Amino acid sequence: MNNLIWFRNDLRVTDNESLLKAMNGNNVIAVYCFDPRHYEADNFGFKKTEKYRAKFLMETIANLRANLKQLNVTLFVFHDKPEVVLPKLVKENEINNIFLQKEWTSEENAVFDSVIANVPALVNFETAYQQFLFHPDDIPFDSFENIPEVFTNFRKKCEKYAQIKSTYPIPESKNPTNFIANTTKIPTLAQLGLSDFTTDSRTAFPFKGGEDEANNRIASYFWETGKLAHYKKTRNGLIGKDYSSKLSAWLANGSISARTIYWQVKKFEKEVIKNQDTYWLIFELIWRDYFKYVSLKHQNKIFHLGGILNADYHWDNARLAKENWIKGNTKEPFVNANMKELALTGWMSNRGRQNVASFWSKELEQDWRIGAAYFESMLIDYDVHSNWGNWMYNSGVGNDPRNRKFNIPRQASMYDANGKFQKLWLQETLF
DNA sequence: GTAATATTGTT
DNA sequence: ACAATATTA
Repeated sequence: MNNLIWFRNDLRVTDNESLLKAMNGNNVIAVYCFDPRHYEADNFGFKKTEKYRAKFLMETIANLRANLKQLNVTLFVFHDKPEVVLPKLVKENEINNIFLQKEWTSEENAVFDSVIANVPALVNFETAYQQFLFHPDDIPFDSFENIPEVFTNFRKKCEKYAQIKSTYPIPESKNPTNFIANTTKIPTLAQLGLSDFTTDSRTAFPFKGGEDEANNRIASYFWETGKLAHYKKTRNGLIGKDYSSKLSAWLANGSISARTIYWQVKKFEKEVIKNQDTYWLIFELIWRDYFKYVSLKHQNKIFHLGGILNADYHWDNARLAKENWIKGNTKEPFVNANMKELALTGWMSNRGRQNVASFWSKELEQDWRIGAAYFESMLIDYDVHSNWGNWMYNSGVGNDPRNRKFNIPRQASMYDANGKFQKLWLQETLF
């Protein structure tokens, strides 16, 4: 049996069920496609992927390729559609089985369906949920239909009844003869239609993509500096790389698994200290799972104007409001500083995200999907479920039972009392 | 009807 | 600690 592993958002060799299973084949190859559709404009005119995440992804694939080579597995890399690439690979390498992570959002489903339609019917596909902390088989709900609409109800039931699986090991290496020399290349930013850039020295996310870098971040944030032990107290910070874990970016493309992080926290709690702060990182991983289950339950509604509530609010779509919000030219300096940070780095703190989202949808009353689409374009750590779920939540069409509106000046005085953050991004450029 | 008081959910 | 709802008086 010859196996192929098709990488999408599971770009790692550790705790990767699909890879581990594929490695049982006689011959094993791997493929990643930079899908041109991911770099085109969306319905709102934003490029679906901007330069910051694209670069992070390129670094991720380079690292994945190196780590797979250690296992004597070739990673073919293409700048083309999977439904074009995979049928050729299947034919040339006489592939019997294709292993991949299970996705469920409409665009991912459409691509998967095209691939199925374009390979011989005898080819077998095996998918696996590998992006969860609480595996769908282990949650205490009979069906996705019964996922609670209130986060706390979801969290408490999962914490009480759901076991968290152990991680899958790195597979054993194949024989060196399994490795096939190939000349496929990771595309450049220019080839993806994006401009090159130098990293802004003020960035809160000065990290590179890839599984090794994710592990380095854990080594640093958990073990070397012990900052995990202060996470709950510092996580609403705004400046610098260490106010929060920053693991979201590697989690989003699957360079590291939620379970790997969970078991590292457990180890830290055993060997160093267990406190509210260490728990809070797990708490945040549960939020991440929650939005995946919300999207499994509600499917395409997470992209609709009325959200999962079918709410009927008045929404504007003002070109000038959009331009001013994006450029950081609104009446709220705290919003402006955060929006400039996003435009210049591809990163914004969690505190900032909640504020600029609330301002956009609740204060300006603009179509919340425009805000969500802009975040999708810009964020290094974009994850479809967290992004659209959080935007629904902050826009009053999602899972917030209170439909809160942020008092922005108050938030600014609480979280940026001395104005350091606002100054960092708003002061006139010195020359 | 209003106003005080309790409950809810929280990144 | 808070703000939006729900309940009680």
